[in-house]
This record gives sequence, structure tokens and C-alpha cells, in this order.
Amino acid sequence: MSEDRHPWVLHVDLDQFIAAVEVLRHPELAGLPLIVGGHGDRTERAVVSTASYEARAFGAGSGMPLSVALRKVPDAVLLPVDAEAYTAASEAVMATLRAWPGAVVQVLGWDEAFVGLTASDPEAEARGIQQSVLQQTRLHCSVGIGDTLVRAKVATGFGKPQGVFRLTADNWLAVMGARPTRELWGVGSKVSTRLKTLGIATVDELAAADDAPLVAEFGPRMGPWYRQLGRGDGSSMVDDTPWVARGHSRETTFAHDLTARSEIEHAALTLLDQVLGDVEAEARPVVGLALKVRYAPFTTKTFTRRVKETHDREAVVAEARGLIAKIDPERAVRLLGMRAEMAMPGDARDDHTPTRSGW
DNA sequence: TCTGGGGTCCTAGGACCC
DNA sequence: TCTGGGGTCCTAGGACCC
Repeated sequence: MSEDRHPWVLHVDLDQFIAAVEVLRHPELAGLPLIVGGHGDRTERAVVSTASYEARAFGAGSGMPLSVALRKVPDAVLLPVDAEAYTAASEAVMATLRAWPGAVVQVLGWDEAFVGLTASDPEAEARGIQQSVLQQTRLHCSVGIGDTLVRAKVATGFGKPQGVFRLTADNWLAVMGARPTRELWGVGSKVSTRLKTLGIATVDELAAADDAPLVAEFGPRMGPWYRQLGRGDGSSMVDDTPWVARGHSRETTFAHDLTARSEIEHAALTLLDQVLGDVEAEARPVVGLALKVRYAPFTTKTFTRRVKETHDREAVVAEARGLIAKIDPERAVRLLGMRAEMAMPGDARDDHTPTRSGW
């Protein structure tokens, strides 16, 4: 047995997190096909937040329109999203991770986190963390082990559910090489399609690609970054710096499309009011505004405006009115979104261009 | 099948300045 | 009169993730 201790990245991902939290407080739902999404109304325009494994067996999945999921699983139990409950459960999980000896924890969302630690037997650490999370929260998780963040994140998928899987430079291409680029964290359907036009369909091909065509297609930063992703390379630094939001946004999809000018203005200003409430709770000045409009049926436009750093609510509202005036009065509005960008505290991440839209 | 709501970051192109 | 090149700022749009 080796005594060598190495730094490792663990990616901890709760199994069907939202559905699992619901089952904890509704034990009678255990084993049933469960879909959580929207407000619990079977006819509403919404998407699936989480489907239990029983519902996934019938083809339901996260991000799927509710109407589609319910057609696939007509007998599913539908529950509304209860963000407060999931936040509380998430905090209990993260507290358990932070209590693990030697762990540095970087939270990625409600149900996942990177854990950095030094160990000679990372699988043993992973199993220990799974046990600890289960004991403290009654929730199961899967753990990916890697020598980089990307490899740890991708490894988790091979460990689900309740398992552990390790991906390092030694086995990355053996495991991932023949798979489509779409399976990489950060490559979506659009980019995988564009990669195919360059003759790159698999992870192997991306890992072996030349920089030049990637730069020509994706630009000087993203091009090389995609190739690095193909190799599983990248940072192995788990960063536990508390997360500071760059901005806040609110958006609403209306049950019926809005056509009246006054109704649209009122809706936008209501969203702005909510966003400014979020901003004021942090006492940080506003440096940018964005308005998103989805015209029926599916055309989205964004208007952005940089504003002089201000705490003055009236000044921000006046700027927002300027954006609202750009909405085409001839077209019905299906969705409105308002976003405020905030100045970053200190000099943190100040290379960021504040008006860049969050959407 | 028909698409929520909350975020992050990158790129292109025009305006403007020196 | 016609015109370069580099830099920064701003707006709009695209893509991805949970």
C-alpha cells in the first residue's frame, strides 16, 4: 500500500436531489414515478426540474417541457418546486462536506460541489464522504474522482447512482475517447454540431485537433479551451472563495401573451422592482441593466445599457424606461426579463465588462 | 415535444480616441 | 483629400450550466 499522498479533486453530486428531498418528507411517494416542476399544475407551461429514477425509466428528464414529460409518464406524481426546502437540504449537505477533514469545498449548485483534498486512497475518502452525507442528511450521492476539475466532474456520471468513479490522465482517453464531444462539460448541442463541421465528432478527435481551425471557428479563447476540454486537462484548483453574484435577474413567462403597452410596461417595472430589491439587499451599486423580451412565439431580443455606478433607485428606473421604450409595440410579448448588474466588491473580477448580458 | 428561471462567460462589430 | 493602426468602451447576441 502506497503511503504517497496526492491532491485530488472529488466531485460530489446528489442523486435525483430534488426528488429525494421530496421523498424524505413524503415517504409514501418512495418508489413512485415522481416529477417536480413548475407550480404543480399539470397544464401549466413549465419544465421538469427533477424526475425520479422511476419516472426517468419512462423517458422523463430534467429540462423537458412538463407537457411532454406527463405524456410519457401519465401516472407520475407531480409536485411543485419548493426552492426553500431544497436550499435548506443543500446547506445541510454542504456543511457535511465542509466538516470532512482536510476538505476544501466549492459549491456549484444546490446538488453538487467540488471537494479538494489530499489522500493516498481517494476512493476511501469518497466512500467516507458518501456515508457521512447519508448519515447527516439521509441523501445519497455519487462521487467522481479526478486529477482535474473537468475529469472529476465527468467521472461522476460513471458513478451514478451511489457510486464512485475515477478519471485521470491515465484513463481519460480510454474511457472518454470514443464518446461524442457532447458528453463533455461545456460542449452543448450547438458547439458539438460546429465541431462536426470541422471533422471532430469524438473526444479523441478533439483532443488531437490543431489549434488553428478551432481558433478560426470559436475565437482565440474558446478554441484552445475546447481542445483542452477534449484532453480533460485544466485547473485542479478547488476554490472555496465565497461566491459573489455579478448580478440578479427576474423573468416571467406570461400565461397569455401581452399586447397592451401599459400592461407590458407595468410587468417590466414590476420585475425591475424585484431585481432592485435583490440588489439593495446586498447594498451594492448598479452598473448595468438588461431587458429581455421574448416575442410570441419564440424570438428573443435583449437590450442592455451600462449605467454610471449608482445606488439611486430613481435613476435606475429612468434608465430602465429607456430600455422598455425599445420594445416593439406591434408584437405580442410572451416573456419579460429584467437584470441588474452590480459592481464587484473590491477589485474582484473587475476585468468583467459589466454590461455584458447575463442571458 | 415545445420549450422555466436563475446564473456565467465569450465574440463581433461599431463608435470613438490618439 | 484620403487615409493606418491600436486601444477602449459599449451594445447585441450566442452558448452553456444547474
